[in-house]
Parts: sequence; structure tokens; C-alpha cells
Amino acid sequence: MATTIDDVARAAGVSTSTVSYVLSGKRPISEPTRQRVERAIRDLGYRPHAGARALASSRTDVLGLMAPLRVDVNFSVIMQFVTGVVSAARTYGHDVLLLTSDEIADMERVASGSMVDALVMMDVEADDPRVPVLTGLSQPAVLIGLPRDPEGLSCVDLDFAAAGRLAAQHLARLGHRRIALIGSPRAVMERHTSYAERMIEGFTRGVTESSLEGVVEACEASTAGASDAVDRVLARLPDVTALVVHNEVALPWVLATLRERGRHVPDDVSVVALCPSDVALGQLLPLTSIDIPAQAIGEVAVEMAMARVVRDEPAETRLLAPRLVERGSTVARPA
Amino acid sequence: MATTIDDVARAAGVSTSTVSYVLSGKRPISEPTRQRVERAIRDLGYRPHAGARALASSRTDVLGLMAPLRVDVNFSVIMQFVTGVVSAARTYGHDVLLLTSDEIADMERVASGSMVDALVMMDVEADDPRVPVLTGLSQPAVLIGLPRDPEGLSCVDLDFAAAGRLAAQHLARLGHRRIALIGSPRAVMERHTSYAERMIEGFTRGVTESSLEGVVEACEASTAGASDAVDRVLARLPDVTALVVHNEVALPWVLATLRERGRHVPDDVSVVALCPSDVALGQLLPLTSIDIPAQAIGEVAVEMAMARVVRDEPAETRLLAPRLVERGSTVARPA
DNA sequence: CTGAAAGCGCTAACAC
DNA sequence: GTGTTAGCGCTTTCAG
Repeated sequence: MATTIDDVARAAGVSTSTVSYVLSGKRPISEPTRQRVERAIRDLGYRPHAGARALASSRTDVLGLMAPLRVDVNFSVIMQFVTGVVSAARTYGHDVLLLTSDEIADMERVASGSMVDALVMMDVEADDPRVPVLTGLSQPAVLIGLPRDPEGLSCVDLDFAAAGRLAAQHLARLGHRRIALIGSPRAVMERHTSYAERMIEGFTRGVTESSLEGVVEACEASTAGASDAVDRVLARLPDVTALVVHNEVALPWVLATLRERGRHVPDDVSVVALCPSDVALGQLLPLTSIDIPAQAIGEVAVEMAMARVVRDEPAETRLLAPRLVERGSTVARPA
Repeated sequence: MATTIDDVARAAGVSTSTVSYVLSGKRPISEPTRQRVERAIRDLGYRPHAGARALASSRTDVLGLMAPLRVDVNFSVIMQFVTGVVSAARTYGHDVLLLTSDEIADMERVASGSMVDALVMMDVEADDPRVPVLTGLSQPAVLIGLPRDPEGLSCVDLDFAAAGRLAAQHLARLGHRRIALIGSPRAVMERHTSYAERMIEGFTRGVTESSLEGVVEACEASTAGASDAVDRVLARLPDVTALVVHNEVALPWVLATLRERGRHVPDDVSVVALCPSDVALGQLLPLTSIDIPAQAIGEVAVEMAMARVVRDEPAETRLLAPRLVERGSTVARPA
């Protein structure tokens, strides 16, 4: 314990800078020297002191991840996302500092305190007050989601507009004429969480393009909320034959309500879910779904962050194309 | 940006050490001086450099959290736990570095690299190979779970033995004579994850003490796994009247299988769940349950870690007492 | 290809 | 109650 770079240098009979360069690879080292140094490092069990390194190099090899653990977002989405971020970060030799608050102060603290090389922020809203603050920090940031004005920050997300449109198109192709979107809780809508709005926009466009009738209903993340939403849909569109559900939490309850109301899936109503594929597969009937590739998004976010940190590349926005997988919950419109 | 403690000292007309002491409160400062220093800090937007501080003080104000994101553990348990850890850590002015691998190398890296002041490790198994390694580190560690030999490390967990016993006692008191425990997946058992074993031990003791007949079945975290487990129970104990379910993931499928087999809850079989209360409440019928207080466990873990870091207190083991809440899925044994 | 040495920004003796 | 200063352990010029 507490062995320093000087100890290693002494043991290897070289200078401290040589040890440093062996470690960083930032200048050529002769093979014999490298061998001796590496030997000494192993023998002494030497580990560079992260703080000292950060102080001297102004790099921490730590990524900050702001992941507000909200209850109305499905946990498995968050977990997959976090998993993607952490494993991708390790790939770049970085660790992850986890912030679960969505407070500006916390993000300023870790950034201005030079605890992180970059920030990744989940769950960005259309007019997120954190965005302008991020812009002012000296570390680059990557946003998951799409604020109205990214102000030169990198963004990545599923292309929810394309997803909404794709769902509608899929149903139109199956001959459905009257379809409904059961979406996020009202609170999410009111936060102007951009994915919810983009989903609705795409869905609506798909509906229009195929000359369908479509309605949209918000849906709270509870048993009662789900049955309310279904009932509102049935009231507005009694002969609805297909549902798009963009609410992982309420999904099982929506399906249960359909059963209770005597509507069989898929014979009476087809269902397309927008959710992580494990959720779509975990229902009693495996659902046709558009995957939310949370882990992939996390990985891309890290790549974009590292591109800025390491290669100083400019900010960019990447929207991942949706993919629909048929699993049997969608069939041609009943006669 | 990049303002240092010297800038602050200059602006306030004091020495750097005075600024440092104002920040740390480690020695008395006259009111007027403090005012001027605080003013300068605010005006300049000064933030101490975490690395420099860590180097000089050998304290990072960061806690390492090892949270293997396994699929067979309910995500909401993990999330609650992580939430508890992060918010409690903030209470102590600490941030959290998240490790999602269960590899020894990662934990050694962050510890020996002096990235953290302490480690909290989830999901500890009976003979966890990480435990002896943790013992050798210079930072204190807190384990969630109970290894066979804690080797002087702090431990905290729900008292699963007491929980298993409590569930059996509750059912015995309601007149049930033949009961079953549907437990963790076989893989969890085979890892000798201690909570699963302690639960079984307590359940078995409760069964014996009340002269009941009881069987235990493992249960995979899948639809098929759940129906298999239920069927095995029904085969071994055809007139079973109560089930204890210790498997959050399979819980909904267990209930669905009971429905399919024509056993009504609670009229034909009573059900006690061991799971987070939100899971118990989220089922179609709210379940009588023993809560897994994941968030509280996380908070206690951090308190124990900080007790060791800040006050250098000795290691201890804390088992949280279980509490059973009746919610209507358990009734007196059918005649 | 290697070494010497000047910091990086802060803390904590040690002075007074 | 405050100031001076010697490190903390590493990176990175600058020299050779």
C-alpha cells in the first residue's frame, strides 16, 4: 500500500518520468526499460493515485451520469441504460460517478470541482433548465433526449417520431382504420418530456398519412390509470381495433383491462408496444413491439462523450432508427 | 473557471490556509474574516479541485458502490437500494462511484487508486471471493448480505431468517397446516446467496415450530419457471392452502398460474410475498407482504460506512427486523 | 531514448 | 486568530 511512482522508479532504476511514460505510452520506451518498469510495478502492486493524476493532468477518467430515478419511468429502462453507460465507460478506461438528483447544483458541483471529464444526462425535457447550465461548463456533455435548443451539446435518443409513425404504418398496413395511442402519464406530458411529444407527433403523422382515425390518451402509471385510459379510448372510438402503448409501467394493466372489457388481443384489438424488448416478451402474450434500445443509447452516449473528451470532436445529434418486431399481438383487422 | 484557493485568498486579503480553514471549519475564524472569505468565494464562483483536495487530505469524499446489475434480481429493489445509498451519501457530503461488475479487479482498482473513501458491496454471497480481498484494502467496506465469515467487515441486511419464520407463523396463526415457499431461482441458490438460504432456514423453522407441513421450491424468473414451480408445489402438496413467495420477478406469473389452475387467491390459497411494498401493491390484488426495505438498507449501509470513515468506529453487523403487513391476500384456512 | 525539475491546487503542521 | 510553507503523487515541459 501507499507505494508511489518514485518507489517504482527506484526499484526499476529509472526516473519517475520514465515510469510515467511507460504507464501512459506517451513516448517511446526501449523494450528492456519497459520490462524492468513493468516488473517493478507488478512486484510492488503499484497503482497511480487518482487524485494526484487528476491534479497533474486535469483528467479524472471519470464520467458523471445524471440519472434521476423517477418512478414513472420503467426501472428496467433505467437499469439497461446505466448498464450501457458503465460498461462503455470502462471500455474507455473511465469510471462512472452517479448522480440521482436532477438538481443543477449537483451537476455544477461535480463539474466545477473537476470530478469528471464529461457529463451524460438522462431524461432531458424540451425546455430543460439544466441545458443552458451544461453549456457553460468546461466539460462536454451528452444529453439523452432532445431539448428544444441543444445549444451545441451532443444529443442521442431513439427517433420517437419515426417510432410513432412506424407503429401507425404497421397497423395501417394490417388494415386497421381506427387506432389509439396510450401514452405517458399526464405529468410526463406536462413536463414536456420531449420523447412523449415526439412520439405523439409521429403517431399523428402516420395516422394522417394513411388516412386513419386516431386518438391519443395519456395514461397514469397505476392500475386505475390504465383502466381509465382504456375506457376513455373505448368511449371516444368504440370500434377501435388497435392500440399503440407507450407506457411500460402501465402496459400489463392495460392488457388486463382489455381482458376485463371482453376485448381479446389480438383477435379484437391488436397491440403494439413501445418498450424494452424484455418487457414486451414478459407479458402473458409476447407483444409486437418497437424496442427502446436503452443499453445501446447508453453506449452511444458514452462514445459521443469520449469523442469530445479524447478527440475533441464537435457536438452532434444522433437519433437511432426504430425497429418493429412482430410477435403475434398484431393481426389483420377483424372483418 | 479555474479559480484557485490562492485567487480567493488574494481577493479576500487573507492567506490560503485561512480560506482552507473557512471551508473545512477545522479551526475558529473570526466573523469578519469569514465574511470576507465567503464573499470572495461567492464572487469568484470558486470550487475546490477535488483531485488536489484528495491528494493533500487523502480523502476523496466519494463512496464506491458495487451493484452487479443481475437480471434475476428485481430492478426496483436495486433502484431503491441505489437511491438509498446515493441520497444518504450526499447527506455526508459524499458522491457515489458506481461499479456494475462484480469483479475483484474493479474494486481493487478504485480502492488502491484512492478513488474512494469506502466501499459498499451489494449482493454478497455466503462464500464470496470478494470478501477476503475487501478485508485487505485500506478503505473500510460495508456488505449488503451476510457472508459466512465477515472477517471484520460491516454487514447489513434484512433479517431473512426472521422473515421466513414470521411468514410461516402468520399463516399458522390463520389456521393453515400445509404451506409452501416459492423461492429464488436455482442459480441464486447455487451461488449460495445467503439471503435465499436464510429465508429457507427461517421458513423451515417456523414450519417446524408450528407443526405444519411445508415444502420449498426454487423458481426461475420466467413465465414457464413460475408455472413449473407452482405445479411442483401442487404435485407435492395437493391440498396446500398457503404460499410464501420470495421472488419479485416471478411473482405476477405465480399469481397468474394459480388463476389458471383454478386456485383463487385468497379463498383457496393465501399468499404472503417477500418483496418491496410497491411490488406487493402493484399486483392485481394487493398482497400481504413482508417488505424488503431496500432504500433503508442502503441508507444504513452508508451510515455504517461513514461511521468507519469519519469516526473510525469498529465494524458491526445489523440485521433489520422484518415487518408483515396484511393486505387481504391472506385469510383463515378454508374449511 | 531518458532524466531533472517545475508545477498542478490543496491541507495541515508549525510558527507567531 | 492568522500566516508560511512543506509536502501530497503525478504529468510534462525542457534538456540532454
